[in-house]
Amino acid sequence: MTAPLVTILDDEPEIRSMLADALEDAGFRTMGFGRATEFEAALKSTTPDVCLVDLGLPDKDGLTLVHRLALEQGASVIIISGRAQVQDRITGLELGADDYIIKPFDPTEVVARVRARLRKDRPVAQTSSNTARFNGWTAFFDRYVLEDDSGAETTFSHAEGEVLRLFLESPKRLISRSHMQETLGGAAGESFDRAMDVRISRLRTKLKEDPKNPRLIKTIYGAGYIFLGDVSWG
Amino acid sequence: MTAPLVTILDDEPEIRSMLADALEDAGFRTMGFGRATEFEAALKSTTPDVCLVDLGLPDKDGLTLVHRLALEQGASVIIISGRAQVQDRITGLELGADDYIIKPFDPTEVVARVRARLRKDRPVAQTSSNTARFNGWTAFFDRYVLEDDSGAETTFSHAEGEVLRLFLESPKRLISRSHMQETLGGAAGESFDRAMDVRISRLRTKLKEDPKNPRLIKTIYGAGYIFLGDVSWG
DNA sequence: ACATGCTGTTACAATTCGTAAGAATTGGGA
DNA sequence: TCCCAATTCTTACGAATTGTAACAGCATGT
Repeated sequence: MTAPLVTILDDEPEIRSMLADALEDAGFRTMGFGRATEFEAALKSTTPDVCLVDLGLPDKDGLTLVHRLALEQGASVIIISGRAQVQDRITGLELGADDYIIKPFDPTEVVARVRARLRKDRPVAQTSSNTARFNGWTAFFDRYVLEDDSGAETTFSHAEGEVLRLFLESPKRLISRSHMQETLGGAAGESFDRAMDVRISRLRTKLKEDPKNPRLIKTIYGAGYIFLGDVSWG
Repeated sequence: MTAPLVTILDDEPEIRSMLADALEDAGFRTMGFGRATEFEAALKSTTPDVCLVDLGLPDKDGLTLVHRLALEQGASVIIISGRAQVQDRITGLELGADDYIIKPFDPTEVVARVRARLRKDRPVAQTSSNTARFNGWTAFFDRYVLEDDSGAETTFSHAEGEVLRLFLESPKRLISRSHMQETLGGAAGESFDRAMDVRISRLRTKLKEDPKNPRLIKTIYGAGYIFLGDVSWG
C-alpha cells in the first residue's frame, strides 16, 4: 500500500517546502502547488488523500475551491490561513473544510492534524473486510457474490471484483483512468486499452445501471470515474 | 432520523451549559457530564456521535479517556483544553482526538467543528448538499440531473455542470469572463475563448431559456454573466 | 474432446466538447 | 438616427473519448 498523498496549495515557496519536509519526514507523499489552476489541472490525474489549502491565493477564491474539493473529490480539506477571526474559521468549516489552521503554525501540529484526518476518514483502506454494503447491494468479496436487496444473488468475476473493490474503497472520489490501470492488472498495453472500459461496462450491467443515467458509477469525460453510493464495510 | 448526539464532558457547569445551548440551537441533542466516571457509565447505554472532552478533569486523566474513546467507541472526539502549547495539541491528536480546541473558545466555532466531524461520518449529509434548487429547477450535481418543476429530468454533462455550479455558487453577482476561464478552462484550450460561450449556450437550452429574454443567465456585454435566480442549497 | 466461463481485443456506435464560421446583438461615434 | 466594430450567440462539424456488442483466446472442469 502506497503512502497517503498530501497536496499543499500555497503561494509561498518557503511554506510549501517547510510543510513538504515535515510531511515527508512523517512518511507521506506530497505534491506542492503555487496556483489554484495548476492544482486543479493536477486533480484530473491524481486523487490526494488530504489537501492543505491556503486561503490567500492570488489567482482564485480559495473558499469556492474548498467547497468543490469537499464535495466532488471527497478528500479531506485542511484550510491554512492567516485570517484568525472566528467568523473566517466558521465559514471555512461550513463550506466543507475539515480543519482550519492559523498562520503562523507549527509544522509538527500540521502533521498531527493530517494524521487525525486520515485516521477518521479512511478507515476503510486499513481494515480489510470482505463484505461491503452500498445502496441496497451487498458484495461478498470472499465468495464473489453480489446480493440484491431482495436477496437475489449474482456472481462476479475476479476482474470485476477488482474494479468494484477499488470503487468501494474510495467512494465519492474521482478515480482517474490512469490510476485504475496502474493499480489493476495490465500495466503493459498502454496504447489501446479499452479493457478497462469493458470491465466497467460489465460491472455496470451487473449492478443494473441504466446506461443513460448511471446512478452508481459515474464517468467524468477526460478524467475518470466516480463511484457514488454510501458504502459501509463489514 | 434522530438528531446527532453530542456529549459534553467538562467539570465547569457554566461551560457545559454554554456549549449545550449553542449545540441545541444548532439542532443537536446533548448530554452533559461533570465527571469522567459518570460519562463512562453513560457510554454503556448510549453511543454519542461526537464527544467533547475537557482535559482538565479532576477525577481522571483525560488523555487516556480520549484514547479509549477513539479506539473502542469509534466516535469523533474533540478535545477542549486550556493548555495551549503545541506539544499538548500534538499529543492529544496523536492519541486519537479528531480536533483540539483551546480555551477560551467561541461556541459558534465549536458547533462548526462538530458539524465538520459529522459531515465525514455521515455521507448522507454530504450528498444532500449536492443539490440546489432555483426557480422551479432542481440540480442534482451528484447524479448530473436537472429536474423540471413538473418532475421531468434532463441530464447535463460534466462541463455543463461546472458552469452551472459556478453560477449557483455566486447568484446575482457578476461573474467575469476571465474569472470563468480561470476557474474552468484550465484543461487544454487557452487560446480561443469561444468554448465558454458554447458551454453557456448549451446550458441555456437545457434551462429552456428564451434567447430573446434570458431569465436566469444574463449576459453583461463586455464584462461577463450574472445568474439571476433564488438559489438554495441542500 | 467438449463445454463453460472469464477476459482481452476489435469494431463500431454514442457522447462529449472544443473549434470554426456566420448570424445576431450591443454600444459608441459619425 | 445610422453605421460599424467589437462582442456574443448559435449552429455545424470533427477530433477525442467512452460505451458496448461480438468475437477469439485461454483456462478450467467434466
